[in-house]
Amino acid sequence: MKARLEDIARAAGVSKMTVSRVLRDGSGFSDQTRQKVIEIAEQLGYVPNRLAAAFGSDQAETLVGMCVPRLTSGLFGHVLDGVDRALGRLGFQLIIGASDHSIDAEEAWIRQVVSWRPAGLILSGRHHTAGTIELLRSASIPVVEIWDLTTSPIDMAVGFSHADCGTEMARHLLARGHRKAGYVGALARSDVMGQARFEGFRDAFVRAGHPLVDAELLQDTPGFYAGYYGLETMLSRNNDVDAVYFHNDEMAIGGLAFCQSRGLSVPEEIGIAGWGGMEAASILQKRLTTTVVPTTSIGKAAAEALVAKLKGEPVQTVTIVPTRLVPGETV
Amino acid sequence: MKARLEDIARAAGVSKMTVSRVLRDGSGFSDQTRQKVIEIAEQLGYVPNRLAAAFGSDQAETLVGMCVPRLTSGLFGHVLDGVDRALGRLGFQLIIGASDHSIDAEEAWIRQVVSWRPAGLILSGRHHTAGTIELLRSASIPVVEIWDLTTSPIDMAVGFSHADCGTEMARHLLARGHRKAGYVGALARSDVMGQARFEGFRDAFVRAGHPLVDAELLQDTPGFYAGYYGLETMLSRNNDVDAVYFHNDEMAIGGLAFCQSRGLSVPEEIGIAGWGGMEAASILQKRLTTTVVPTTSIGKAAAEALVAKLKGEPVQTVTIVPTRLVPGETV
DNA sequence: GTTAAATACGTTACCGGTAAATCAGACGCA
DNA sequence: TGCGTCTGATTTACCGGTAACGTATTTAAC
Repeated sequence: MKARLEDIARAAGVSKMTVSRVLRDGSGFSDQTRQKVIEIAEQLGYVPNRLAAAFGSDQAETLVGMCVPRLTSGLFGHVLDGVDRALGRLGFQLIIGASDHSIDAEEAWIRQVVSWRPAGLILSGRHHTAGTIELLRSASIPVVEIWDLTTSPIDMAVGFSHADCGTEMARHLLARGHRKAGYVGALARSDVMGQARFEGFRDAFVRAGHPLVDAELLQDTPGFYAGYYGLETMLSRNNDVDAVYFHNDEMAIGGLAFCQSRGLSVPEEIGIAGWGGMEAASILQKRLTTTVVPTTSIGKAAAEALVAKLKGEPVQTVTIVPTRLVPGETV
Repeated sequence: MKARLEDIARAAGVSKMTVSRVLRDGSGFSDQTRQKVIEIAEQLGYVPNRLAAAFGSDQAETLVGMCVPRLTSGLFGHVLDGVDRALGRLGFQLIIGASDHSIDAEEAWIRQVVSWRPAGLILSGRHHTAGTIELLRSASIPVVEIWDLTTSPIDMAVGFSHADCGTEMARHLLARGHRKAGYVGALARSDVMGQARFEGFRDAFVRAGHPLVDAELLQDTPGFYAGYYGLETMLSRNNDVDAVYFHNDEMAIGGLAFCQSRGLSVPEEIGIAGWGGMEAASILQKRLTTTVVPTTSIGKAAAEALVAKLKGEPVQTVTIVPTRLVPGETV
């Protein structure tokens, strides 16, 4: 990692500016010079120093930061994948961080990342601290907020409405004859997006004249166990429930496992609905009724919006990526 | 994002070097100066420029690169999480990339990332291109190879032996009376670590005098569907198999779903074994026999090894993180 | 054959921090 | 009083690129 432009320049008998030009775009030098420079660069094992380039010119910035609530969520893995594929192709590097559903942690992370002068940021959710918003506005960094839709984004947004997901599922349960619904969630109140689904669901039942019979908001991470025990807790308290909407598919599958272990027939005795559309949901003996979220598309769309903005192309400020309620055999 | 050290310096009536010192460590200035500088920095909304810092001094480098085979793998999500938690605490930023199980793609990614002069790299697997190895050796960047163990790492390694996982599971199946084993894998030959498990499994059966009856290596991604259809394909070809080892738990669960749909009793008619230890495996009506991999620990250990090396502390070159075969009710 | 424009370069200055060396004044002490 | 030491600062040089501009030389145009 010793070789610098100047070393190549000296060896090639040209100036370092010429080397710089050859190694980047391509104009202002002869073919002969080009070949010589490239040959020597290769020979010397030249590794460009983007730190210097980005620092010196403000142009060559190719870092993009992305903050997700949890790295362990299967859904976000797909979003990340979508972003990475779209950005990687264009030579961007992806810096990631996890907020643990805390907007304060998100702000702390953003402050760190902004000091690297990223070309853009992708954030999850539409709730941010005042400090975050002020920082991003004043720094005028392109920002895409994904996952939860907002009509007044900091800059751009790609997502869907979590509240609508809850409402839609409530209507589906109602249409299928369920009247005594419950909700089992996790991460308590810290996951505002899960909370939005819950509220959309709850309010729709209220409007239909059938307020929720019960709701169980656990502190745990929203996994299979939480779904299993969450349903157990609710049913031990309240035997009246005839359908349960879960925080996500993992939890719903945990709930299904509980029903199976207790010999509860689904959906006759109790209906089960999830959210997220994980692959496992569709391969169960009884396909899970759930809302499929186009994770990869969201990541891709977010990355593309960011890149378009960077190129100065016109960009749609808010992109709605529709979710799809997929009826299974559990409701 | 206008304020620079010099702006603060001017406003505080000191030199920018004094401001730099105040804002970092803390020595060589009076309490009075410190308070004034900090106050003005805050007031001006100063955002440090790490690009300049890292470029100018080589010391302030806080980027760490991490390359995983697939971002969509649940297991790697946990590894990433372990790394991120350990590094984030210490002020490091994590740059991620996905190799899609291709060492050439890995090399391309590394070349990009190295130009940002990262403090260290975390790579997955022990196979790398000659170019990668040469580049990393000559640049003398701290590197941790995770996931698959190697006794001669580029620099450091944290992991376990995939071949041993396969061997151990083979012994378990043999001990439980299975003699006609098959293997259903995915990603064909490109996932060398899955391949290693397969070979460890296969060879152990051969050594026991019971060569595998069949093996099905799909091209697909190793998910539920692939497991379902992989097993279907194998059984339609070969009805003789009495136990199947799968590429991972997702596929094994897919295989279980297939058995259920065909009324095959598990483990009486056919034994099913997975690998990875995903949470779902332990909540199935029949707990899946699988190998639990300490994903988060591996991430944490890798990050800690890297940081120790950066601090100049003595580091264990190879850290073995043991996996655990957890017998379920499917074998 | 003179001038204009294009080509192929070289020079200079600068990006915003940090390391290292230097310096002024206060203090302790012989 | 004079000298070394400590504290709290300043000064200078530099990291490795790139933008902007300057300068020969060649080619095209009239």
